[in-house]
Amino acid sequence: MARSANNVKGTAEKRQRILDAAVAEIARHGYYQTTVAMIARRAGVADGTIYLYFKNKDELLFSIFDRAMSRFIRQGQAELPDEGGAEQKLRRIIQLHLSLVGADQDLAIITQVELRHSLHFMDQLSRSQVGEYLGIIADVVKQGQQEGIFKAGTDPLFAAKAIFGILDEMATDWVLSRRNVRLETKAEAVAELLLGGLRR
Amino acid sequence: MARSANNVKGTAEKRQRILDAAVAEIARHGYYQTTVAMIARRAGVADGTIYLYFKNKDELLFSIFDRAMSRFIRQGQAELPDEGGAEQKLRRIIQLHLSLVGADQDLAIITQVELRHSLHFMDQLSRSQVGEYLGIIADVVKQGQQEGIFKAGTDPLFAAKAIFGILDEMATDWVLSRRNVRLETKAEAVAELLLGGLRR
DNA sequence: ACTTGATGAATGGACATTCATTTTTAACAC
DNA sequence: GTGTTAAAAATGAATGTCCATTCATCAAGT
Repeated sequence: MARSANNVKGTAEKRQRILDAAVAEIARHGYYQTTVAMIARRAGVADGTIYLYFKNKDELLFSIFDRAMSRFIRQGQAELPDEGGAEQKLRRIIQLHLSLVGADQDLAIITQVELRHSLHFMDQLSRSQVGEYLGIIADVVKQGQQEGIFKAGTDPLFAAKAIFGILDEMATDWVLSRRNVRLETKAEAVAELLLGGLRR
Repeated sequence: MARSANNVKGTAEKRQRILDAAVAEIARHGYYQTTVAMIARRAGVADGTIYLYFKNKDELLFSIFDRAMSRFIRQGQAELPDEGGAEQKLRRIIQLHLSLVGADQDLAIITQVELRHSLHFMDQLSRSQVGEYLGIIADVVKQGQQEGIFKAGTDPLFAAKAIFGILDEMATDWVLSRRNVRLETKAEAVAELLLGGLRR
């Protein structure tokens, strides 16, 4: 039995290696032009090995998203203060979103472009963790309204989607125009625009 | 020779039929799950006929976008007043964008989801006509700043991207949640939020 | 020796594209 | 208007490629 020592390290680590390889290849060639063999090659494993860790190619893509989203949320929760005013929180969310997405070009290409493949994929995504994320933003908007600093008329979920839309567009724009600027450069401007629109 | 009469009508019309069929099939099954044979079947032509009108499957997808974008811009120009204040124009753009995208579910699925396939694809798109569209919006923002009703500090192109981002997110959200509401329902709320953020 | 993990060549199916053949069209002659 | 003909359009079966997935076999660990 190859268990403790090797499974704890080797097995989990190999899974990560495969995911990393997949991110790199898919970012470069796109999902459908990336073959399982390419991913295996970059990960330094045999083609068949992929299937010991993932049911099929599609599940591999989902797993990429899962891992990314988990990290995103974990980091977000670590750095998002429970305390503080709605305005401050919103600024922090904007900052965090842009810097997390901006931290990894390859991953950003996948989340902003490759993952938006089919309705089927998108559906899956929006149902899963994106919805939760929107909920967090909506809560901040609600808080701002209770504090009396945001207009009461705005539907918080609508506002959350708008905020997400702007952030998403900035991210996509950044990915497409492979400029050298860092994505979080835009945070200040985004915050100003959004806060202006939300404030009473 | 089969020329005038038939080419003018038959040929162009058949091309449209093929495009229509492609929109319907791709909206339902996604680009990669849609076979050329499926499109041909729906269009009522033979598989090979597709290749008399389009170089290959990719070009078919591009042509869908081209046709859609041409219509979008044509209608936009027809309905966008040259006269009027920036605020009024911006409201009109928002209204128009949402109602044009909202007019055709199938087409919306393609523009909001299927077309965002690969980096290569996205690149092509953003370079071509989307850039021009952003320019139009940016000009309106600039006008508003000259009129003195919008904050002078905002970068017009940045604002245009933000506006586009919100509209795009609303459209995608609408596509994914196949609700019965009409997309342009959101126009008023979008305008309020954006104008609030832009005004001085 | 036995279990688990890994390998990679072989398989099978799917599908874009081609092209030899057929059908349609319309210009012309009578 | 009818027959003739050659070009243009359309057809769809056949081709060839590509690639995800499988599985018989091997290696390592205990």
